[in-house]
Amino acid sequence: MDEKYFPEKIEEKWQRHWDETGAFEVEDGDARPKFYCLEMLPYPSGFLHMGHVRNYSIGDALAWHKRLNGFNVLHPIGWDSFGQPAEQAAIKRGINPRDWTEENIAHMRGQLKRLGISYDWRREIAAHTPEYYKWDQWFFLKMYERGLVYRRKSQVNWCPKEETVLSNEQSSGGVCWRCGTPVVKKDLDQWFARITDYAEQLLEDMKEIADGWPERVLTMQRNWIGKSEGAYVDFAIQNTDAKVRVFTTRIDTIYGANAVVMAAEHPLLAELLEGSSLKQDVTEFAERVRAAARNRTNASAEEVVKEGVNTGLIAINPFSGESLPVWVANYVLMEYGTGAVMAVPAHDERDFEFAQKYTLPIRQVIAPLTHAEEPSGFDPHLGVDQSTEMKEAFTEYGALVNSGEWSGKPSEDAKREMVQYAVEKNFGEAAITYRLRDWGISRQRFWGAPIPMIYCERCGVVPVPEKDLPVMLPDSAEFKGTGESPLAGVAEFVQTTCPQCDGPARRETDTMDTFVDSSWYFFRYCDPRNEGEPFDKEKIAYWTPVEQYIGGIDHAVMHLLYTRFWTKMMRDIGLVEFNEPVMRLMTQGMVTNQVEGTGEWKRMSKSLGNGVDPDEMIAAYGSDAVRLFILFAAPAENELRWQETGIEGAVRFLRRVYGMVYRWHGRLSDSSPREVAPASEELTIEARALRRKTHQTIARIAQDFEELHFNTSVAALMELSNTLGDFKVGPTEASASDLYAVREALESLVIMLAPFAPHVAEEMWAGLGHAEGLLSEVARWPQANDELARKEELEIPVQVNGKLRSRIHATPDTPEAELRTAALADEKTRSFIDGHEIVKVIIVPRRLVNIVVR
RNA sequence: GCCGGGGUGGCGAAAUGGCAGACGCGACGGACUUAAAAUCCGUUGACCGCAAGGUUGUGCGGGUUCGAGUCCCGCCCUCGGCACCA
Repeated sequence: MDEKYFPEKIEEKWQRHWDETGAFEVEDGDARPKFYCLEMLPYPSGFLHMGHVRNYSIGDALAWHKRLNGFNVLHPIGWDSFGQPAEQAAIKRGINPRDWTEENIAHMRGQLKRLGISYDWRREIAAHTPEYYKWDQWFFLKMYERGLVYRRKSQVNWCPKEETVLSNEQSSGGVCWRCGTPVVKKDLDQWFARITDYAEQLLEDMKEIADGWPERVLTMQRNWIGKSEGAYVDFAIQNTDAKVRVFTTRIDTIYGANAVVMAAEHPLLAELLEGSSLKQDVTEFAERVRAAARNRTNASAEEVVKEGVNTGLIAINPFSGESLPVWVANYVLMEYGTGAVMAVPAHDERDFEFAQKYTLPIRQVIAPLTHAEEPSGFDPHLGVDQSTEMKEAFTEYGALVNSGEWSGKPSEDAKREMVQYAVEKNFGEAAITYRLRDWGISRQRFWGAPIPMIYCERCGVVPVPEKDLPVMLPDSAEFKGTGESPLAGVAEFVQTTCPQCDGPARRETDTMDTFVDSSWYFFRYCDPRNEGEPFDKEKIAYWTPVEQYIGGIDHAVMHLLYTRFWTKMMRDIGLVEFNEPVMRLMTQGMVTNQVEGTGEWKRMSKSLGNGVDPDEMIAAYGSDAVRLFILFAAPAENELRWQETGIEGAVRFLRRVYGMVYRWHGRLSDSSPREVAPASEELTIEARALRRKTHQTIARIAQDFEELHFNTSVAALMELSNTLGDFKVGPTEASASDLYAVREALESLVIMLAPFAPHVAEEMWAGLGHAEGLLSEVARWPQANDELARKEELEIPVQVNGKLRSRIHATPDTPEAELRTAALADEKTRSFIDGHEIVKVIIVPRRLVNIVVR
């Protein structure tokens, strides 16, 4: 061991050693309990950024901790290596996307190795390799067999900048998830995955992961799925056989309906208007709405002004028999529910606004319940005063009024009974709708997994036979950025023969959304070189589900929803036996840095010029210090403000600990057997205090790791090191029992430091004379001894009326009566209680005494 | 508007209803040095006081409790998500 701490030398040495010995390679079927620690795989953009470093530092801390606690830990890494940037490089600079991607991977792999993250590198995978994307295609075929993927022409979200389709999730908020460009609509033939078939399960199974996932992620997914329970109700159209079906969650308000309002794209519309004098007006309006919708960016939050036109048609309210006008309006969406609604202005804000604009009648049919009018005491015939104009819609539940025989009923009861009535009378039924749409997975890109389908003039759409997989991406294509897949221009790729009739046929030229690759990659890590199937069932049965997943919040809906869906699909085709792939999820916070000039803390980015290069930091301070700082500076979920003085603090700490180990290693490094623990009486007060601190620290950190509170773990290690630094006896004069206490403290410190600063920990472990093996091979996490951790002497605060007034000395065993006597006799306390009547004395054993006086 | 997080020193942050501010950064003072850096020692919520000590303090207003940063009610501010979803 060198006298001084040289991070470069130490880190290079241990990285090489771990690499050569395969220190972090794991096998399944081990007798130890398993632990799958997973970090979101990176896109190989070319350079690691601090967000990656934070992600992997968190994961590695956990992986080390679990390994040292006797778990068989799977900790893999790979590359999400299909995607836009490679293709952009191809378009702009004429570089082959594969070369670009593979160079980036090579560079980033080097960066990860310099960070010293404890991955099992044999399991590294990359999505762009045929060995991987073959299985994307295989899954596609399996899903096709089961009708879980289908093709249809649809209006899709189109990013004009990247010239490609986006799924609903990827165009959330009306902008492209990657580049922020406002999204437009476009009609295209697309492949869709039936995620909507799983809407209910995706909601229901949240129960299984509720304890392990952040509430906000579950909430976001819940909102995204957007379940709402209500009813379909059919409104007959006068003088026709047609019925317009509406969806409502408030059937209890149906007596307040003043119109039926349809979406401009509603298919029934043209049919109903046949021969009508208003047909042209309505058609023109509908066309205008459609055009507006196409051009709308809705990137801005501003609301679209409600507009509508009366169709002249009359609909019959099936409950009241009332005649209602049928309108077409831009605020009714074809994509949701049935594309038609009943307008109840008194009890719906949007209908209220619409009714005001076109001065349509507003009739109140729900009366608010005041305390005096609980449902039981409500007078159904009282009604509400319809003559006073409503200022806004009343959207809450209440009691029905002006609703015929239903008047007087509370909303909840009315809803249930009215649906039942609609069913009996055959004009409606209970219904559940979801906001979730099917997942559009076609992309007009080259750099993705080709969709394994063939279009034959005679046979139609034909899947590629499984034996012909993978459908290989050609080596190159022309990259023009026209919006059509570059594959369409590669004749050898497109032209093929039909697997059914051998006739001429052409291949699908779209590739799959890269979120397909990332939906199942962590299953592949369990069996990464399997050539006959995506993975061996037994292998994944051993390793999955993932115990802990760590990544950014930005994938709260997209990736994390898709992968939950994918798992359920795999379960249904018999590959896995559970519902949820990830038991615990941690969403790390952003890494921010001050922007020069404005001083604002913003996410590090090239364009803002506030990026920090991990390599430079490692070169300057060492990977151990960078990682330690990242985990210490803030709780993992919080924003992390990058401050170089903070890393300097981390280096100082490591140097101090290193110095301490060096100071003692002469006395401790002999490899003779460790002494037997001395009896407490043999130890000096100081040595007992050191052991106490050691065991308190072990206990605290054990708890912190359970909760993933890395920052407080590091703080606890610093406290232990401060206590060690204050230890009065030096190495030369230390007695055998002193040495025992020091060794115990130092070894505990070194082992518990390994998750944060593994290289220097390994070095110090060797310095403490462990001939039997490396820290990473033989060390075991220390166990806390409660007896040793227990304080010998306590300072008990004494409060008078809840205010701290004095302290008394006691031991943990001091009986309550004695604490009481001591507190009341205490001189300082007396000055506050003398002359007052003592009402009560509250004693919390080992914690405090509170004297209540009057 | 709806949903979900948060508001604690100069800063990042700690605190099973029981001594608020652990740990670190920064700042200030001191030692060492010709000097600086590094290192080490000390101080560091605010206010009053020479001091001992006292007062006050966790966004605001109430409440529960012997005792509230923590629990309850009502606000304010802030960050994030969704947003014509019937």
